[in-house]
Amino acid sequence: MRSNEPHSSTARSADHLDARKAAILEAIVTEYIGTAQPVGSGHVAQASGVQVSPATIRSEMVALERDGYLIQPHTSAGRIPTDKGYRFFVDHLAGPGTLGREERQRVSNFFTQAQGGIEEVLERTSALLSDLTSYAAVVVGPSHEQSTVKSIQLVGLSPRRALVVGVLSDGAVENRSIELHDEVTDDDLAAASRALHGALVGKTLAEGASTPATGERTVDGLCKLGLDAIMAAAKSGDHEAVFVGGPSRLAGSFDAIETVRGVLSILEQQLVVVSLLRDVLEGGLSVAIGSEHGFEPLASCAVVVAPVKVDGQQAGAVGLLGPTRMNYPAAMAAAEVVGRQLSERIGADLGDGGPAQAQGDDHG
Amino acid sequence: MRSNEPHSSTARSADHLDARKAAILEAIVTEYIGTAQPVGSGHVAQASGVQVSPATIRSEMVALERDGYLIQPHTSAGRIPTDKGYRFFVDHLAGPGTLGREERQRVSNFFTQAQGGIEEVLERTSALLSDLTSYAAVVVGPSHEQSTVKSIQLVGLSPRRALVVGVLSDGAVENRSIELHDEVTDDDLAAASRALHGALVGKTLAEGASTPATGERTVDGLCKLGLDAIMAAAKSGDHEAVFVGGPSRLAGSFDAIETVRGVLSILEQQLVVVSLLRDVLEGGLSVAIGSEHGFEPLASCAVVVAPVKVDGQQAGAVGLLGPTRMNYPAAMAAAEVVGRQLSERIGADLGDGGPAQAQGDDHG
DNA sequence: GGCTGGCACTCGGTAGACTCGAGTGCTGAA
DNA sequence: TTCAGCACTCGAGTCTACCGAGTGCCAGCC
Repeated sequence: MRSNEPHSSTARSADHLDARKAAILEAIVTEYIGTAQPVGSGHVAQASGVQVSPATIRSEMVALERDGYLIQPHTSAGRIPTDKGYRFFVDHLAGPGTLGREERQRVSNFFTQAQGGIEEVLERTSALLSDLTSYAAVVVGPSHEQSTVKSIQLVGLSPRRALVVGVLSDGAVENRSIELHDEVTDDDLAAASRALHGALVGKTLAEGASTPATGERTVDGLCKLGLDAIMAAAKSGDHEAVFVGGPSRLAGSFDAIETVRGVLSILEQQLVVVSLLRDVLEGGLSVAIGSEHGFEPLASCAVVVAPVKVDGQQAGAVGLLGPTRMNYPAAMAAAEVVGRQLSERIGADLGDGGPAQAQGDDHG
Repeated sequence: MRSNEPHSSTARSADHLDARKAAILEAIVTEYIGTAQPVGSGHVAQASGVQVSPATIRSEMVALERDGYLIQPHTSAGRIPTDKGYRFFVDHLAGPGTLGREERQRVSNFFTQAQGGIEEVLERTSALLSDLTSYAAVVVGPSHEQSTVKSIQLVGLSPRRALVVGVLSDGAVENRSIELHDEVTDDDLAAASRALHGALVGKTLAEGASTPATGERTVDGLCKLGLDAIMAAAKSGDHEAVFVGGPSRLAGSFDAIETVRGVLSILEQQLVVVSLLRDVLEGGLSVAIGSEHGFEPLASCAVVVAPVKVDGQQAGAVGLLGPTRMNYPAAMAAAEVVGRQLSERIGADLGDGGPAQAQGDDHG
């Protein structure tokens, strides 16, 4: 993110601006985020701390435009930040950003009170994050690839139907119904459950297992069906739970209805969302602005992603999706806090004690 | 296919039109659904089977407007159907509506191939229905109120954490993690599982049960925790799984971005959606147009709902949400077919044989 | 050299005048 | 009862003028 080596003496270096230019850029970004209107030199003169005349600011703005931080929608309009302008703002100008007391309280309350299975918590978290920021939120749960099987069980629903229920070490519950060729007794199911349980517990779903052999034909058949079903469930692609919170916020974020439609339809494709977040995330709180994520349909969006970590391992992510003129400090603060607290929460669910415990509790 | 009884049999000659007026209304509704433009007498003369001049049609249109079936957005514009106009169209004019061969095939394929837990199937069904119709779709799963417990189990995730997993007779799996006061052994968990299992199997979650007493303190404590958790899960309101498919279609259905936003935010409130569908549904395929459902924020929407029935019992619903100028025949056909096939599918999952089996297989 | 006030200029947005055309309601005749 | 004819209405589009926010440039000042 940070530029290396300033280029000769020309004020051309890609990633350094003198204090005044920086202040002007900051003023423009801040005002534009607020008003969505091109910002003129007059406003900057008033708003920024810089004590110079609009004329001077104008000449600086020309330089900023030449260097790609600003653009002018048309002659005789004010300036708008470019993606590069936002990027500089995020990297060098935006303060850490803190949640207000009230918001922090809300997050804390949420996580102390939230109960239910992991999916439920993730879903509600996405709503919370969206509420906090007024942007659409995305929460991705842990991938089950690393998780081991804690329990597996066959439950008869009817004489010819059974449900395979697997519990994973990350607290997720996979289930899938299977059709039986013959009627089976509860005893058969119980026997098959025990056999599968023995064969799978402690292993990851990916590594799988060979069908246990009990010697009893019915039971072995059941085992095979159950194993196949649960393996299929694991492979079916959506082992990563994705929850989108507050999609309606998108309608407030963009004024072109076509944009809203496009972004919404992206959000419907969960796989795309997951890979987008994964790409953006770089270990810590990350931001992708405009076309930085290289994903054309979202060129007018910015994405803020914070990791969810359990035991030092990546275990999902929380993200925010807004217009490039989103309120980065607020969004980053919210994502960071919610991501951290969600990490703790999931960690606690798994009883690891959670690695985040040491890090203090609020404010990014 | 026919909607049951005109929704509001308001007084007046409210519900009868002579053949020519009906034909004119039909032509107007059909054209308006297609073009979203007010329809003038000239178009009607061309489109409808009626062989009269535009002038005559105009005088009929005046009558239709007086009776509340049409309105004129302004003098010297064509006519637009009112909610009442759509209602008459749906009740008396729209043919049954059939899915194209290709669509029917798609639905069949979908249901023969769909696998996975019930939630997964419901979710994908919502996407299917939305794809078929280009409207936003809503699928509501069975309420668990009637379902009995098939199995309940405690699975240890860590020394101080366990997961209560309950399987219901409708194939749903509820789970909730609980925090344990003391460390417990696997044996304790197994004992508690057996006790809970014995106490709850065959009962509905609503009627619940008293904590089983085993005499062992640790185990009894576990049972109480587990029971509380699963009861809480059952009560937590969202026992009805709601899946919204294709929300991005809404952006195509309305041109006012504010409308899109409003409708989306309604869809986010699952409870509201469930009660809306329940209200609209009257046993069979039902349609609510505009303000008929009495739900202000959706005044510009129409809702088509088809029941999902298992064993003659209501077990959810599938719905479509579009603008009042939606393509009712297509939407009704799609909802009806998908609802029926979903019924069969869920019925099969439960092994009841399914009541819908007898009804034939496609085309509403 | 850098800053600033002054100034001419640009251009989007708004408002009014005008035209065009789709569509209307009315009327008198078939 | 139907319908051709006709005058009328009014939204949408085009054109023009104007306003004002904002610009780029420049000469003068610190």
